[in-house]
Amino acid sequence: MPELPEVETVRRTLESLIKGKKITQVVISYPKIIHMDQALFQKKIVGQTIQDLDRMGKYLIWKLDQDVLIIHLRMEGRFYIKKEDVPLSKHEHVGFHLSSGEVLTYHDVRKFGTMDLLPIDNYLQLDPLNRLGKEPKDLTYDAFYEKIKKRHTEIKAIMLDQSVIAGLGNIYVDETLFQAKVHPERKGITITKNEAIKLLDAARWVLNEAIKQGGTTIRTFQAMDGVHGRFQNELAVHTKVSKPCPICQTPIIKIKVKGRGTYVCPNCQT
DNA sequence: ACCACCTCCTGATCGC
DNA sequence: TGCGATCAGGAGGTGG
Repeated sequence: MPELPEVETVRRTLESLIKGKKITQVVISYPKIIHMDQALFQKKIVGQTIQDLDRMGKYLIWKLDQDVLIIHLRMEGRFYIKKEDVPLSKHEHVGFHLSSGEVLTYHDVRKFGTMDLLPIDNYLQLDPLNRLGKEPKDLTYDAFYEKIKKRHTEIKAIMLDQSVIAGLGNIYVDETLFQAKVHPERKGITITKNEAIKLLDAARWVLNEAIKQGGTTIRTFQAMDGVHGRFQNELAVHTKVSKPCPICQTPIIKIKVKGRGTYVCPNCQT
């Protein structure tokens, strides 16, 4: 599932493919992806040029002339670039025709992805970005600790909460907790200041390493056709059930935390 | 404010 | 082998 490093990889890939091109037509086969009346969306976006590609947390942001297109890939969203106009396939739900003659298609088997077209003047004050917290690199230790120290829910659930800290999903939160040697079921209220510092440092390190590796290609995720990340080779715990912990060799176990599949070293993480 | 639970969606996997 | 049931999961919505 695309988390911050995967979305960053998509952003960089799209930057070289679509930046500076004008949207000449939009074809939509599954309108629920777009949080706006389909006809209005087409009317507003056609004619605008993709000036820049940005990202906040797991959100991909296309900066256009008057508006921004805010895209969340959720679990399986991905893009394909086509050299010519061909019909959308079963799992392609939106096709952006570009001034270059190419078509960028949005592909999403589970149809969970979202697109919001908002004014470039005030999109940060509007749903969905108005709720988004800071990324680990921008969050201070004090602010992070203040957000977790009184909470009675599991630290894993807190760190998946995008209003607390933006960018972590199920893979990187498991890796972060492992690096910080914190058990995912610890309640926020039990986390010490020192552990909060370790958690934030671990989140920064894990995300940076993953970005360097082009993200994690896992299950169904890939950035674009032919673009594969390599961070799956660096994972210490996620998907490693029964494999030896890289630190202590204890077999990694899989548990459920708040309904999420969770991988943990039962010896290192306390 | 906080928290548990439900929903969306479909391919893969499970159980009989 | 077949087929219905269950699972996976990010984040918004609901209700306590």
